[in-house]
Amino acid sequence: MSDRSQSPESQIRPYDFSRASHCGQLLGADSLSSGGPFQLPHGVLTDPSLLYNKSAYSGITSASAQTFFPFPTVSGDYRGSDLQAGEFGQTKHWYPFAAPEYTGQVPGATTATQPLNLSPPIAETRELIKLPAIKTEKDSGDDYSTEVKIQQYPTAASAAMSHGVFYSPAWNPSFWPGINHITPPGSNNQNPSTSSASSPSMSPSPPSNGLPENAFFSVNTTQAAPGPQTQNPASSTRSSGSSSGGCSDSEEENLSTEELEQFAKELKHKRITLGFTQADVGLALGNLYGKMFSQTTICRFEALQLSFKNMCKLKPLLQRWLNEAETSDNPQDMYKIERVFVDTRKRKRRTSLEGAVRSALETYFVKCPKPNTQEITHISDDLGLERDVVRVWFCNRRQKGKRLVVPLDEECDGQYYEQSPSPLSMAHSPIPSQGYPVSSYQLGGGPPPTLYMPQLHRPDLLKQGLHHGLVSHLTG
DNA sequence: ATGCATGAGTC
DNA sequence: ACTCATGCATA
Repeated sequence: MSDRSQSPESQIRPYDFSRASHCGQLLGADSLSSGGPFQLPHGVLTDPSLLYNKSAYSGITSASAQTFFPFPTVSGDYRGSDLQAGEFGQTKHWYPFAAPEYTGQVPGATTATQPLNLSPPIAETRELIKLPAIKTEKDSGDDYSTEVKIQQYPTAASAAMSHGVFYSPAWNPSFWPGINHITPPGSNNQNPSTSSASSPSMSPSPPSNGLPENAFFSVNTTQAAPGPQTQNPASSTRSSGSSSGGCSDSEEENLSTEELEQFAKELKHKRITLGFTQADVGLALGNLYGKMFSQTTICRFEALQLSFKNMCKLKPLLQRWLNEAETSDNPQDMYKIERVFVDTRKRKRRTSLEGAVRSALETYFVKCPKPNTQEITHISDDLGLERDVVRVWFCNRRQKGKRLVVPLDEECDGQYYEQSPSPLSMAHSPIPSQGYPVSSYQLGGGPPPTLYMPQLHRPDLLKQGLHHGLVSHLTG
């Protein structure tokens, strides 16, 4: 394994943006582009992923999060509004609003909305989804390209979508042949919370009235209501047994890092055991809740690479999916209808930054994680990148540091900041988890400073340390 | 699995 | 303009 050669002395230092507001001069260093005064060891890129303080967690209201459910499955990030739809002429954007389009004319619509019969084998499902997918990004040398996408919808959902509102109108048991009756009262689940969660909506008596789905949503709503932002996810660390009542998902807000980590592992393990891919799960969620997720998101969930808040939000969904998958005789049923949608929205061609450039950016980041407009311009100019690319890079870089997963200390490269030497030496301190709802939070009355920790790209380490040492480390 | 991107929400 | 959730595209 490659070793990142960092000087021992070099440690990660928490970065306090509030103070290091201007990194202006730091940026003055132009040498970066040339090779890097910053010595990225041997061409090793310091790819950072880091952790830092996540002040935001304190107010976690899990599901309460804004628009999590009420949206159309399709919405995703395509709103492509009109953009250049014209170019294609035929296909247009598909919004939640564009009900008409869904309903039928989609060129590649593969499956209709038939409940039971459709359940194709997972494999097939996947194929269906992929085949039609046409990507032309690369080709479109100069600009964005269009893509054809296939989306899958829950039957019920599709019906509801007509208005752009995606709440599935009614829960239709027929969609889940094997699922309806299941409802494992937690007997087979390891998580108490699970049990409670699953029963509601899956119970034998699925709300045929039309409130059904809402079972799910309502729950969230409910939970959201109770505790404004006052609750710390961490504080309530184990709520396992707490909610025995009907509020299943609501518990999520009380999730602890440990629980999340454990669940993530469990999910992954079972998922694999059951023969599902991450993409399958994402699709299944669409069927179950009308909100589908990408393979990316599932992957990140399993890897704890989402923010704590986000993890808490998704956990109940995944928990239920897991329950269904485990109890269902025909897990395949979880994948039903697929739909093909053509997305005409143009997406900027993905920029592929070269190693040297990344290194340079990294260096800049170390100096100034939050460059202002001017600084961004300077950097972009220096590196010959589009300003926006630089801006986005920094955004992503910062966001990266907010992931739930925290790299172990060693990840620090020999980078140091000349600014705020924050007292919080999370890297090695007993409580490195600034980004998590750990004790550190409750302790401090106020929101801790945002900290971005640079790290090397060491999946190995991260993962390993992650699941075990990490969490325990954090929580313990 | 992850880098770069998008867009809603927020300050 | 930033954060955050999320995903396409790609390594």
